[in-house]
Amino acid sequence: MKISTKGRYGLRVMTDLAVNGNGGCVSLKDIAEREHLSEKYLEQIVNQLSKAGLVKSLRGAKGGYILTREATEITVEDILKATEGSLAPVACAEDNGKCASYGDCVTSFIWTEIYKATIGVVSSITLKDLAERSMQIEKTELECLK
Amino acid sequence: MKISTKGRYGLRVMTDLAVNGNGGCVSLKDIAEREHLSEKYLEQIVNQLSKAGLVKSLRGAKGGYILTREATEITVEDILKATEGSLAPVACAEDNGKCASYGDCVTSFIWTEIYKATIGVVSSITLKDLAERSMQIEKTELECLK
DNA sequence: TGATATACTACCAACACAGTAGGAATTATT
DNA sequence: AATAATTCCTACTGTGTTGGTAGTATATCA
Repeated sequence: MKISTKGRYGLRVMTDLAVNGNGGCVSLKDIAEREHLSEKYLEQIVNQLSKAGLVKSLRGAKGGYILTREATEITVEDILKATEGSLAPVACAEDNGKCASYGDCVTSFIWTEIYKATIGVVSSITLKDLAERSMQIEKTELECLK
Repeated sequence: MKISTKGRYGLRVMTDLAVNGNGGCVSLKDIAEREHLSEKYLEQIVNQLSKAGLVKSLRGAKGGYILTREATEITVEDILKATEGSLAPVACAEDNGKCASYGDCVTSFIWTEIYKATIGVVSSITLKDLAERSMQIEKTELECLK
């Protein structure tokens, strides 16, 4: 029941894009530096986000990545699904009923309930929430320096 | 975010013990046959359940395993924790605040919320619920044979 | 043309998962 | 006392996933 680095880094990349995008695009190099992550590894992760349609890429000099939608229109669910794959604890939980023995399975309802509870959480949090939280934290840290 | 076979088989073993225990003990051989699982593999799993204090073992001929508590007093949370380890999506979610940068972390609250939601589900389901469900399903199947 | 980016493919070490295997220790039964 | 049944313990193994690294090709801006 663990979230891997792909999911965690994916959220950080997206938050970084939301905070530092400002309508333009941001290069992986910048993100990797700010977030202290490997640029090459991020490449794989952003690739998944791109395939999922959450970011768009611009190649070449001055290129980079840009969000395809408003931060309010992207949820944590979207990001985690793109990077982690399904959030269901077992495969059958997602498409309940499709498994032939779903009804005969003693534990199937447990997995469905866990899945529903998880989705309830991640679908209610948007990238905008994360971006605001990020800026708030940055601000707090700056004030600490006074 | 997946539950492994250890967690799933652990639930089946415990349910089997609750249904077929009848106050006495049940051998792994019987459980393995009924559940169509490898006896040797179950050995490892029952060992974890035993270390967690959920079952007691009786060695030698006519030996086996027996629940240490009433099925109403054992939750799915107990069983999954014993077999899967922590159910937190990331380590910091369980002991929130213990991580030095928990407050500065943009995503920490997500993991805590997922964890709380998951625990909410598994702590509310008891082994008794699973046992009853199991017997109900068996009954339905038998009636189908008429 | 050169510098800067992404895109794509391949590779790798370490670890987890899902078992398998063999024998030692313990107990009930005969 | 012998035997069969059963748990206990240690070790091993193939497969897949995780968390990257590396190199090259391709596209774009200045």
